[in-house]
Amino acid sequence: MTYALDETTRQQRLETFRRLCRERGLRCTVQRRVVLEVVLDLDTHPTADEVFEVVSRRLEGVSRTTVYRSLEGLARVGVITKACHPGATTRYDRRIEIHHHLICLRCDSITDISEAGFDDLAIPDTSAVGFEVKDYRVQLRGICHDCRDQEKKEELG
Amino acid sequence: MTYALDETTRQQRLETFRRLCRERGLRCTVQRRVVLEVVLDLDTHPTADEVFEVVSRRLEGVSRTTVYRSLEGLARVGVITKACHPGATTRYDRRIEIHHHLICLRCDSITDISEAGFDDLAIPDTSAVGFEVKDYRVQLRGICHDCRDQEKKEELG
DNA sequence: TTAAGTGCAAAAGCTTTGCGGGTAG
DNA sequence: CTACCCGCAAAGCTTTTGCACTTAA
Repeated sequence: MTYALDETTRQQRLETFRRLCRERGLRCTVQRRVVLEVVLDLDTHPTADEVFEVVSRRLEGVSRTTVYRSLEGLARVGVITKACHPGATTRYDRRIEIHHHLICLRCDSITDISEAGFDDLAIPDTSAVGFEVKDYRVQLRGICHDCRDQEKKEELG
Repeated sequence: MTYALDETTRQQRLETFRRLCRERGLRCTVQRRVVLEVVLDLDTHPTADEVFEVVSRRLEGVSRTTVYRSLEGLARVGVITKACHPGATTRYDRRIEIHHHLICLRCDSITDISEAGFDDLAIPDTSAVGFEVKDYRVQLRGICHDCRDQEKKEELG
């Protein structure tokens, strides 16, 4: 199931993207815009390839390379983020505001959770090691519903 | 710099591994034991290939495949964990107790931090979605020292 | 003895790079 | 105009798989 971002937030994010392009001398190409739109339309923490699939449907002939490059660039300027995950495939996240994740250590799936208790943690001072904190996430790690079912079947088998 | 795990902890972990093997009918092979020892000796959140390099030096002729399979298995039984990261390469972590990470969104580096304030968060009930929480991590995300230097140079260039 | 594990080779999957042609600003 | 960006093809990494041989228990 994919939930739409509310239209205002979506428009604001696209506007932010245009502004950042202007400020940094980047070009607001159709490809980049559609890649951003697609990420905003997915709440699944998609891989680059999953984004490519959807972008292809909306933009005939777009290349996989461009999607990879666009995602990297969009994350770099901060209109989307990379999600932290335990696996071997980069995943992107349309949410840039604070929120948290359920992380399955078996299938690497990521599910958003809201938990007010996690939203106002005091960030320690990391200037001593020269690290500049941009945001944070609490990640609850474990086994998701589907993988638990799987494990039960294997035990019986 | 690599810091040694204190010897007692190291021995306990190896013993746990032997016990888990017995309990689950797995075999305690030299390869698996050395892979575990190597991860315990590294505090760098290594990739499978980094582990392979070190294992190779200690165990002539070991195959990359076996290292990959061993790491997966060790993580499955819980004597090591997978680290959550923003990149495209699985990383392993010798620490299984609660601790937290500085995550660089540019180079994917992971640095351990201890922060007492993060250690006793109240875990929300996720049984409604069938998710079984095993542990959690707070991840402070941003830009590490080296990458900030890099960015400064690029701006000047 | 024998099921589980290993090594090898090959395939599969994900991501980056170099380059010539295209285009937003 | 022209610096930036795109698509293509190819290379480069990382990880998985199938199979025959080996070995821990």
